Amino acid sequence: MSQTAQKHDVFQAIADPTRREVLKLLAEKELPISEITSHFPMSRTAIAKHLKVLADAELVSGRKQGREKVYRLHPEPLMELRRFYEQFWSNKLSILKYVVENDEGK
Amino acid sequence: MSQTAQKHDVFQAIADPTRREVLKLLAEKELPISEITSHFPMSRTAIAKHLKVLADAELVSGRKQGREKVYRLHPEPLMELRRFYEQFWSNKLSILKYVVENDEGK
DNA sequence: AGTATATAAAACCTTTTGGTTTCATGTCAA
DNA sequence: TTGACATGAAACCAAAAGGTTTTATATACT
Repeated sequence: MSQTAQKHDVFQAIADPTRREVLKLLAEKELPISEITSHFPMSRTAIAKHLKVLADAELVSGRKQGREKVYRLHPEPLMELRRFYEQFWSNKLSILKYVVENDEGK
Repeated sequence: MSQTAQKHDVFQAIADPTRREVLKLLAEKELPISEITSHFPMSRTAIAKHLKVLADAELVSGRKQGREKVYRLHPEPLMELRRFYEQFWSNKLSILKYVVENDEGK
């Protein structure tokens, strides 16, 4: 059996809007579960499950620190998103154009 | 109610591996449902449902042509994927670098 | 007209998803 | 050591997802 037997992949992990929001939160800085929960209208248990899915996809990892569990982001697997859409928007020039557009006025 | 009341968004649409494969198929050329189905180990009905989800996300559209319904790809909504991961891998230079790397030797 | 083809629509089924509540456990602080 | 706090784990639940089969309808062919 594969060593990287993931129950959830990146595509599935980001399918849920709550999980996408969690990722954005963790992009700022690492956070304990309860603090993450405070940003959402649902229970801590629900958020913990979402974090499990994200961890399955290796998008986050948690370390226990005292009585709380602190989660941090690992954006690397998101690369797969780029590889995916570049199969469709492979036009390299359009990417350059986008970069330039979004850098002017910055 | 919103004019763009989508039941499914892009993130949800690409969460399923079958649907991702369907998109790849349609990237080559437009195809009727039965032909798409021939690439998968499931019923035509199942594929038709997947196509419905993709159409909800405005990633494909189908036009009836004679007795068959021909589907074509619309990659535009995939842009949202890029906007998403760039929140995390926002490093514009890495994109430029990638473009350059993939243009040399072409 | 009659048959074969391509799809549509509906009913049904099982598993997964996304949430809840409840109870147990470990840790910090007084 | 006694609470209060943070999490973990389990049982439970409704709705959505991803399939199937069956029945109907439209189009094409001969």
